[in-house]
Amino acid sequence: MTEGKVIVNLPEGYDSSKYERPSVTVDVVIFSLVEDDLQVLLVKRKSAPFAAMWAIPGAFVRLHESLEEAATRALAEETGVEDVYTEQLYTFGDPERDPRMRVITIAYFALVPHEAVRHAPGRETAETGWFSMFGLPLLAFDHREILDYALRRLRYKLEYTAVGFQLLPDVFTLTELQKAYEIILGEKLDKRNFRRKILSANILEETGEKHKEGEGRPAMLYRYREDAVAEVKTRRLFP
Amino acid sequence: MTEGKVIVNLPEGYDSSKYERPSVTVDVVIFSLVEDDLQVLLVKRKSAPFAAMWAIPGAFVRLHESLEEAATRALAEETGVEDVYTEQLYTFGDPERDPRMRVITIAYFALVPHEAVRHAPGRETAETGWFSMFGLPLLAFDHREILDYALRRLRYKLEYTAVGFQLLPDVFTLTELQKAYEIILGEKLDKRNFRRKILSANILEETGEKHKEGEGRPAMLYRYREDAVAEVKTRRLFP
DNA sequence: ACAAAAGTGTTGAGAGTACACCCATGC
DNA sequence: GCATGGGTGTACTCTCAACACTTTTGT
Repeated sequence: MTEGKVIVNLPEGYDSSKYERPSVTVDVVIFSLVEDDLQVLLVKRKSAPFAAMWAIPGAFVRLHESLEEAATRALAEETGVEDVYTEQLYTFGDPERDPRMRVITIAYFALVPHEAVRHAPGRETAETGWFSMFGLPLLAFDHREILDYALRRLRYKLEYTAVGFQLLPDVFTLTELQKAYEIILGEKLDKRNFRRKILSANILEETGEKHKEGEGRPAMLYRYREDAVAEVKTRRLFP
Repeated sequence: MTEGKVIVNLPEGYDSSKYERPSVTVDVVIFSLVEDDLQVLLVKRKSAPFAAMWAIPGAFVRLHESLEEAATRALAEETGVEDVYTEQLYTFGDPERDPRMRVITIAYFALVPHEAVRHAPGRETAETGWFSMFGLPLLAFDHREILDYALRRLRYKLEYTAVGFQLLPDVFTLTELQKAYEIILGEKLDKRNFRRKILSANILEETGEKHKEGEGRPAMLYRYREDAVAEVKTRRLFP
């Protein structure tokens, strides 16, 4: 962790006096459902600016990795999780967003089932924590804006496509799925309408197994149909 | 146009041996309606790689300008046009997309009324040309992919929000507007349904004037209601 | 008067919404 | 047998889609 200088090659047609290169990072908004709440993983900054404030985990983009790889790497470093739903969100590049220097960040968001995270050893020493999206702490840089944008996008996606599963374990009950939707959208949904719509979308299959824990009648367990990824993109799933 | 080297400051926590900075550009997909066709403005490359091939106009992002400013600047340099609809599209960052070096590009798209362009002096000396989106030449880099993505997004936007006006002069007839939609979506629309929907969306106002050129009955001229920007975002405008 | 484009309503189908009771299990 | 959550059907409304003729102008 030291400041440094480096000599870089500049491209043809590039006037070095005017066109210094910005730094490029990826930031990954990591969503998960934790105890009936939509939460994000944040890391505590160690140094100025915004020292000791919470921030979205990120990484500098290395010269030979793609943006997706950088995002996946940042995600794995913080959570140990791989193979989860990741999507590019937006690129934030205001010259003043980092007071030290010009940093352009390509924001991604990821949906991770919470139990997948707990088993992973947090390889990074940095302090991390899960925070409710509905009670966020003060955030470094423009990270609040990024989170707000990510939530809008997640809600939007949820209505039009079927990404809700990505936040649940690979088998789940319809009630669990509905609860996930309700938490994220912030509103109650009608049970019968929810079930009709989600089942008629044909993206689930019954496992045949039943969920046995807790009181009451055991619920059928469902699984996301692997072959049903693109199908749902057409129409709105929820009002 | 020379190669150069420059010494740059690196941020705290940045290991210079591993993390050289990529170059960052913006590319702007400039759409316009030309003679019943959806066209894009392309520039002919002068130097290798892809010399003499067509490419999407772009610019390096300067250290003290925002991404939007860079996009607006690139747009103004090629078309002389300002104050047009511009929207960030996606960020393309494959390490191999430029064979010379790592270039990350933030793609934008812009909708410009065609007559606004013609009056402007092309300030750049580079050769430019308008090409039909439905008969594109071979393109440099990954620019074909960017254009395909831009068209999908434009169609999508057109269905859900009211951006069609941005491609027309500030007063226009409903038939002209419908034709614009048809060209972009690539399908015929029903005249009565189109008019009902577009009028009930409440984003147009009559000018009181009538269009007088050509044969047949003169058509009412409409104008986009300035105060109606956000309203339309809710529901799908077309099937 | 006729050619050309503008303008205008209705009907049927399907999707969305609201709503209340019986069922299976554990204790 | 009762408490707990799982599971199911129907009627109304509204939006969407299909469809053809009259009106206004210029020549």
